[in-house]
Amino acid sequence: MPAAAHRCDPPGAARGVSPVHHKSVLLDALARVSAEVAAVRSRTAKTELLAGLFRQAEPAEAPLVVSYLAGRLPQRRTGVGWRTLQDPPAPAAVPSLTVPDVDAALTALAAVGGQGAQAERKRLVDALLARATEREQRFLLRLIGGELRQGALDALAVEGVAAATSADPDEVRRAVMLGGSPGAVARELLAHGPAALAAFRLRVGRPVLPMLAQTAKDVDEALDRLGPCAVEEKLDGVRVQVHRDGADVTVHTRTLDDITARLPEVTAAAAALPVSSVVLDGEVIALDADGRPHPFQEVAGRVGSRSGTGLPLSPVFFDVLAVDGRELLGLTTAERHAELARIVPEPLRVRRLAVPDPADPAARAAAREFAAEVLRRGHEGVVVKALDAPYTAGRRGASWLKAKPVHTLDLVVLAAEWGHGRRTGRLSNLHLGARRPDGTFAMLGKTFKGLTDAVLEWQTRRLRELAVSDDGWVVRVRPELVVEIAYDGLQRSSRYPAGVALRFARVVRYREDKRPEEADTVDAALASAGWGSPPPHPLP
DNA sequence: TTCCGACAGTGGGGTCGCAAT
DNA sequence: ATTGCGACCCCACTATCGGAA
Repeated sequence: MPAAAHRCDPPGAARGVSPVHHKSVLLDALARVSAEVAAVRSRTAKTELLAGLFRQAEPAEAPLVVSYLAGRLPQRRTGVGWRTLQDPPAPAAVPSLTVPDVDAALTALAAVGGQGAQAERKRLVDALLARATEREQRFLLRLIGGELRQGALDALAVEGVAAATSADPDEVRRAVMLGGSPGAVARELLAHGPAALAAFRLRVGRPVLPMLAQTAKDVDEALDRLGPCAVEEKLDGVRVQVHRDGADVTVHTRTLDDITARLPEVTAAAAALPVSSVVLDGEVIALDADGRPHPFQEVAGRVGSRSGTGLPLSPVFFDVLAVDGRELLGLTTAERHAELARIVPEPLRVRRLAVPDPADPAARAAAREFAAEVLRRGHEGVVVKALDAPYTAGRRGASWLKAKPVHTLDLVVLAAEWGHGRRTGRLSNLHLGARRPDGTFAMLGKTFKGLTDAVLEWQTRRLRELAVSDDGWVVRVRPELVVEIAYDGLQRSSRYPAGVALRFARVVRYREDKRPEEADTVDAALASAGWGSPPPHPLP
């Protein structure tokens, strides 16, 4: 057994004293460590603080400790959010709660349903909070509310586990990506030392964190960054990972939620493939009779519905991670695609153009034309993938680059909201309006993205000069500032007056050279995003 | 010494299920 | 029936740390 394993033994074990009662980790210890982690800026220091607590945990409790310090609850839904957490009870004077106590309370909370559920949840969560000291309450409120804000989440928790057990951080990270939860890896590491990592490999039926793409400005930039590559269509739907082992099929989302029961079309498609076992990566979308994609909103609505019926969905696959007992993660993109093409019929695969020599002008032109055709067919854009790259589960690697068209509009700031966290005291979230013919403005959405600290500072000062009201949350201003906004498209909206809202709006720059009368109109916004008048999809 | 990969934070719109009103 | 909350689908961008170059 490696020397590191001794660190996991309870005090006294090394002297031959048998630990009759091991003591559970106290919530107080977690709350203290969390506050210390939040108080230091260095990631090495945060990691060391986390590791210090993991060393004290019993293997059986490690999953809870790691989960809490990564800001996640093992019970994914508790039914308790920020609203229910308002007006907490008076704190306890003395710490008494253990980590298993908290877990038991949250499990009870998650089980509440039916008539009177909201009052019962409030009663249960207040009962838990009443047993917590002030420091523990601060921790629990942020943990349950989903906003730990200690500058460390999953990644640093995993680093901490590695440090606590003297394991190679890269191998621990790999085990977490392939083996599921950080908690399970932490438990095995604490119990058996680094040798336990070898057992965490891809297993059909257990989802792995999907590989993600970075962003490129356009196809040309992607080709320049990648070299030999393939250009694939990017479909605007819901990411799915499909596992089939014999007759058993499961379907998981990007965050590894099990949605098998909602997607019978996908399980049927997987069951029909000529394999005994397989793990596929893909997207579900919905196509109309002409083969054009339905808007994302409709796909998300169908996927979110528990019934498993409604708008028919089509799975489209772009990668294969395992087939018939062989793990393929280490193979190159080109090799994995060859396997995919062998086992998945063409209509169930994304369209793709291989570009082995992006330096060749003809090949570049073909790649650009492929991307243009994808857009003409109504899809979102392209993902460009390096041909020689392995599948790096859970990473947003530089070997996959997505490129989507970006629209811009010059809009008028109608109001701004006070920021939170590091933006406290700054006006952050902008309300954006497009001009109407009568000189009034129609709000098309909000954004807080794209702002540097300097711009944040400037806009706070400038908007306060223009303020006409401030209710402590929203500051309304005279509509005089023009700001250039980038966005990915428009979506139907029942919230905003024009019946549409901006998707993924972000600030490009302020246009102090423009007066509000020169801002873009609602009609210009509809036209620029390809929404004729009337809009292509009926409004609610 | 500078550069760059990885992370965390800061929130956006929409939709569903469920419970309360 | 309508409304509000919680959860989760899609997501962009900046600041920062610390190892790579």
